[in-house]
Amino acid sequence: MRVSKETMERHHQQILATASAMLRERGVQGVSVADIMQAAGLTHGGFYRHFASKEALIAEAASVSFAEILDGLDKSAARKGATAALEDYVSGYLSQKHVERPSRGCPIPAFGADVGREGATVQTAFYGGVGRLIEWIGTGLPFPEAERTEKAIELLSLMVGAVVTARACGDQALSKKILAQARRSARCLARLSID
Amino acid sequence: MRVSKETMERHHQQILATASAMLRERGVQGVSVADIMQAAGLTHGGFYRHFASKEALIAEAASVSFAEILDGLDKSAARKGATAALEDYVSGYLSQKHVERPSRGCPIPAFGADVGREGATVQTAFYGGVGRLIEWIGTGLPFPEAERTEKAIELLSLMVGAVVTARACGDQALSKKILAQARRSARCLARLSID
DNA sequence: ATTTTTAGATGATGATTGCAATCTATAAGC
DNA sequence: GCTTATAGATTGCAATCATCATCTAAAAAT
Repeated sequence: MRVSKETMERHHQQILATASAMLRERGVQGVSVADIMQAAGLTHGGFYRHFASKEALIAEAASVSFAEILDGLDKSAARKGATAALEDYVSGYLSQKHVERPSRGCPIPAFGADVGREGATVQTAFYGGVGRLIEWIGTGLPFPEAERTEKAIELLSLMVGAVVTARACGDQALSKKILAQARRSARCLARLSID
Repeated sequence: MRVSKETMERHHQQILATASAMLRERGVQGVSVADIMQAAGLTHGGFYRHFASKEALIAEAASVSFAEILDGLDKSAARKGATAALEDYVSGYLSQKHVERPSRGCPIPAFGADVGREGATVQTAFYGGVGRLIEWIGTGLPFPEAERTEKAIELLSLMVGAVVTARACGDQALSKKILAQARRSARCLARLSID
């Protein structure tokens, strides 16, 4: 049955939000179109009125994930300043909670490896988000303009790698050790004051 | 038809080697049992004479991947010394070739995120390999004993994150920029002389 | 008010999945 | 040399996958 334009737009956003969370939780090949639609409160049949293909959804959902995160970061920076916002971000990124619950976390450790195997549509959407994230991190770093992007790349790589490795090691002591060390390294790297 | 013990063992190793490469190339959910068996030159029916389940294969294949890599690293260290071997390792890890061809590369950026979603069997096999890799890296670092493991974790995290992020950004300029910056950072971190 | 358009539900498509039963040829044990 | 055990081939299973055709009820256009 047909629904109003506003309802359809609401459904569209609902599908994207659901896909965005499920992607981070299960990875690209761990979610099916039917799964996402059911979790969004719809049946699978209507999917192709919203997206041309599963790949098109992945691309849009990746964009949405990054947009949400960057939106939150900008708000945080406006509230407490770029440096303090970065401190919070790094501290949350390298927390046990982030390792355990990827669904609202960073898309890069969650399904970055999957994106490397996807088509150009998905990769383009993804690196757009990565680029903006690096830029945002750079603005919070206490370095001269010219060095900020480079240091931001270093910090992000460190955080992504630590979370991927910690997740892979599951519930073991090594997992927590990796996280703790990454926190120390990040603090030193960015001259932050985290825990 | 029955085959000799030696042939069966050869087939077993062949399945593991094939799975090990395909896992890194396509991820855990990107390979099927039938795919692996066909690539190993066998039919899918015989698979369960070798492994109890797909998960059992993934766990064993992960162990094999790490074992092969660590074997190569030990040989390299014996030939040219721990520091020079580490230089080569880091240089190869952060190379364009490693980003483009995961099949013989490090399992952590290739399917570490997938392992985080697998059962305890797979995670146990995986963190065993991660632990030994960290230890090996530590022996090549020019730091006092007490600091080596910590620095090794930092270096590995940096490398894993850089490769995951570079792969996700596909063929874009950002991908190469991330890799180049990670090389600089790694060199500084480990006081190595890479390119 | 009537007609036209269409979002979403229902159900089917053929392909693929992990896993298992059966069959068969041959190696291993005697 | 005969028997027995078994690795691998063949085939089948039920479940799942992305995608699509059809139907229907309601929104939008007239």
